[in-house]
Amino acid sequence: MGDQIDRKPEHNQARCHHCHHHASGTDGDSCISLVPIFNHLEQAQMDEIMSLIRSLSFKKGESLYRPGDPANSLYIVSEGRIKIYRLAESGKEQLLRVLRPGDFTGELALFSEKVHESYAEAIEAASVCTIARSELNDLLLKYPSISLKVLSEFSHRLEQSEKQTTRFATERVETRIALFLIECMDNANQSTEIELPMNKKDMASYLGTTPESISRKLAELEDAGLIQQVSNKKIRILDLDGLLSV
Amino acid sequence: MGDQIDRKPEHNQARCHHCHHHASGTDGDSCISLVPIFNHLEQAQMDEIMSLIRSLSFKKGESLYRPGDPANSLYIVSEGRIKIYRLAESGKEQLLRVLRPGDFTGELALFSEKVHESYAEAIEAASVCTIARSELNDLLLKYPSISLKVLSEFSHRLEQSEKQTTRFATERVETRIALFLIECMDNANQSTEIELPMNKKDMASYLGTTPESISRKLAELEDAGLIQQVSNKKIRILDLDGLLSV
DNA sequence: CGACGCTTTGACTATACTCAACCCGTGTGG
DNA sequence: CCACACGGGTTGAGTATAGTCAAAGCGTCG
Repeated sequence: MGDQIDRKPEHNQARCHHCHHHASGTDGDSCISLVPIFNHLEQAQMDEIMSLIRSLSFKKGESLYRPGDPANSLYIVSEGRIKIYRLAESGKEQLLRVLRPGDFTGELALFSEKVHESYAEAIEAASVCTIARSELNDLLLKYPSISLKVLSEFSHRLEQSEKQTTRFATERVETRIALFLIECMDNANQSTEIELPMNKKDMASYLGTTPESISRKLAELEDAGLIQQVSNKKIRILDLDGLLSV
Repeated sequence: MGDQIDRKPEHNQARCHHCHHHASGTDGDSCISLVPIFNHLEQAQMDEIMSLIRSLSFKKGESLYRPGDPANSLYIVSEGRIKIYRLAESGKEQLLRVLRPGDFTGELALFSEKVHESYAEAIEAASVCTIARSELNDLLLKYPSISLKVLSEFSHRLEQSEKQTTRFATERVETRIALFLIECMDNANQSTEIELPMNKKDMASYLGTTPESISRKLAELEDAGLIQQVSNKKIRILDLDGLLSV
């Protein structure tokens, strides 16, 4: 239980610069153009939003926020990956999701709660755009179509979260792993060989189990001829239907 | 596994009438005035929304929607209670939440998915107001402040859902039950005696366990002097701190 | 009253967690 | 360049937690 949280003295936000749209956009433009919630807007509106955005960089292991931090901005990932996790009442760590470029977080607190309840931490070097709560609020009131996009994203997340809840509540570990592999495959455009998006420790946390169980169950699936463990993070799916009926 | 789904031949939506605001409002007005997402609006706007709303009644056991049904409206509960549940890949039933007057559902599908993935079923006689997807969309674009309300509600739901996920993934059944009792108490304005909001079978489904385990664990908590089972649905909390540290 | 469904209790079993040891790959420093 | 330390990963043995199945109790509703 001791190594579950590696509290750092402070927030250590390395670089920090405005990415105004007139700046010779290195990642300034990229951080917004690919964001689903904005990409339907006109150029003029994009420019307006741009001017409200501030870009931050995080090194591997640095935190965007932690439980108890006041939640006053939306974070949009433009590069790298961010993991969102929380601690259960018991102190155990639970990985909730991994953000990739285009995904956002911080919204929970933005609209309802006052402080964050979860951790957001870069699992590799990442750059992130932020908008302050008040600016975002104005933006949503001024351009209602953005709200619809955010609502759409939220409802998708809710769907996912409820599906995950259901799996934890009703499926065995082996099944959860199988379903996880299948989802990885869907994301990796149907190639038969998948690359695990996280290490096994995190995978265990995400799937509500232990690294030991992951190890054992993967070995069982391999023995059953359903998969083949190519390397530490690479797995080849041999029998999709078999996996589905685990 | 057989009795988990009791498929009914059709949707059996009993009464069905428009609740136009000029109609001699029996439950017509009540169905909207107490809805959090609308209650900040002016009377004129309320009237406008009223005219878009259609009210339905459901008898105990009737379904508002089922998985596979096209999702084309938002449902707002004005009377009674509705349970939302889904089936896991394995076929096991999982109770997700219970709606009370003022709560709404159907939104997932409204904004992103095309069809429902869960069941919505009245657990007691209920009346429900609905707005069609297209009308709601127009409404949100016209009155952006409604979107903010819905976003706030969504983010709260997401928070809840992620908390629940974490509990399933990391806490023991006994702990989940204890936390559930505590939440019931919070809702029942701190009285030491709580009324369970559902029967034990549903409670088991909601907490991701079995009726047998609920029975046993409650007995253990009673033996430990933390609670007292007054009657089937009434429980007296004897030692709150004890419960918290289970 | 009887039937049905929910609840409880008991005995048994399976699933997966814990703890401990060991292995392996990587990155660091001598 | 090698040795070593470190973290993650794997394997094994033992155990706890909670699920299953079966039977019986209890309440309610027709």
